Amino acid sequence: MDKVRTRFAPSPTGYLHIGGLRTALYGFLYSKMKGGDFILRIEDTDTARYVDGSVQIIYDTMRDSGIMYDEGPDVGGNYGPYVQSERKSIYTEYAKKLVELGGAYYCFCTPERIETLKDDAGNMRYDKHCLNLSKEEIERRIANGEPYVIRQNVPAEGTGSYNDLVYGEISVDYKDIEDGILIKSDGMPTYNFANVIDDHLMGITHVIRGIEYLSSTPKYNLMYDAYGWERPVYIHLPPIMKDAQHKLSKRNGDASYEDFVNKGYVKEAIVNYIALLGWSPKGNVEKMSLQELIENFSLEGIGKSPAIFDETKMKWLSGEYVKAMTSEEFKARAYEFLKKSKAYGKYDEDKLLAIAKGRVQIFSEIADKIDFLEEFSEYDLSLFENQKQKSSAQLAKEVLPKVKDTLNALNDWNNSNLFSALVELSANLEIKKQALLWIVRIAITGKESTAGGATEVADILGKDETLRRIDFSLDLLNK
RNA sequence: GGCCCCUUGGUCAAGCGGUUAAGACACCACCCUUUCACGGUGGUAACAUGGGUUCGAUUCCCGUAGGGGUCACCA
Repeated sequence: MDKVRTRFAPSPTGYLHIGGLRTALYGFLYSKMKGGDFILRIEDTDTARYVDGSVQIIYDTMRDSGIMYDEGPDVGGNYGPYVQSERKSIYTEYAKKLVELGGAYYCFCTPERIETLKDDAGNMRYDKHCLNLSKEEIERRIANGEPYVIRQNVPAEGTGSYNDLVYGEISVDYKDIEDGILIKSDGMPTYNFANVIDDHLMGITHVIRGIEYLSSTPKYNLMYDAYGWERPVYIHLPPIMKDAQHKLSKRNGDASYEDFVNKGYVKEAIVNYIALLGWSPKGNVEKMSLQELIENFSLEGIGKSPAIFDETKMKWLSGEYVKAMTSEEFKARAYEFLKKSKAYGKYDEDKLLAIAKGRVQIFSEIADKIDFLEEFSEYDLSLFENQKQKSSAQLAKEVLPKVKDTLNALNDWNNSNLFSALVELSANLEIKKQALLWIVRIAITGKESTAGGATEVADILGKDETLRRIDFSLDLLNK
């Protein structure tokens, strides 16, 4: 059996959206699962829609996400060039051949005439007006410099069928397919033509793409058949939705891979999550590395119905990756986000990261979690009142001076010493340690809840600042 | 509108004629706990609808409804 070759063929129109990335991912996973090759091809035949810099975005996104290709414009390969605009002469050659084979024909109709073909609904069906032009007339008009296109010659009758590996048997009547343009008047091919020629020439065995091509595939098959080429296996993918009605797209302002990375999502989690949109693994394990995805991927697991993108679940997955990181890893990956905190530069970085890790799912949440350290000011004394912990402002007033003495006497200022000293104090005072620790935490933070307990926070603040804040709170209490 | 496709909890989804209809996220409760978070336990919640076929339909067929895609010198 031939080596499996799949491809991802985006057009450089500005960005790589989530849906596109998933298509790339599935193509990548399938080829790797089969020990095959994954190819990147840039489909830039529409010069009008070309956006500068977007090819680079495609390269960067794929590399960054780990969806790496074996062949492509920037890595080379034996089937190049991998950019369609560089393959113009190839398409011209094959278009002529298709005309000779009867699968296509020259058309000189003006846009004005085409306009008259539109029906009430605004839909246009070309009427094969130029189908039977004589060879002489064609040559004469081309020599005259008349603009022309090459159209596909779709049979007037019959049905085109194929077996999609996800959607099953798909049949479309030829009478419902128009004689679409294969070569535009500027000499460039349309997607409809270029994709067939390239997929064949590049030895693509499995075409994995979005469902929008499901019903136009029969016309591509017509070309494969006309050339006498073997048709590839088709695998169409259900769309990723923003909600029940709308596809996820940058045009609607929906986030791209890059945006999510900038928001602090763990990259592996993004890839992991989109793998799960439209595909489900055999077992119940959802957190999977790229390598595990390759090992577990299967066509049978691909669903047919649209999947709504759920950022909440992706965030959860991101959190799972954060939890699995070592402190060093977390520091390396989260550092840029730590800088955005008000507390950055004022305290021990490792301790800051330690209280953030385990409390954040995405890196951008770090600042929110530790900013409280720098937000100490006058606060509501009712915070001392806590039924469950059995604490009150009155108790705080009595106990805080003793806390001060205890902490003042502490030589080694660290979390565990702080903790045992305060627990001991609570025992001497015959109050619950929960009550004492609650009071201390409120006194040094002024916040109902904080990332980190009383002693963790005191450890980070340091002795001077801790004592200063206790004094501040005592003043507040004695007012 | 024609054609193609889709339809299991709020979301992702398993299921592939007989099940108490998995699991995950989210949500709620309780437990653990130095607040928060983590973790643990438990809970609420679904087969769009009407006909068939069948001893028996979530599962197969047809219709209806809803949704998506496509009908470009865009991909």
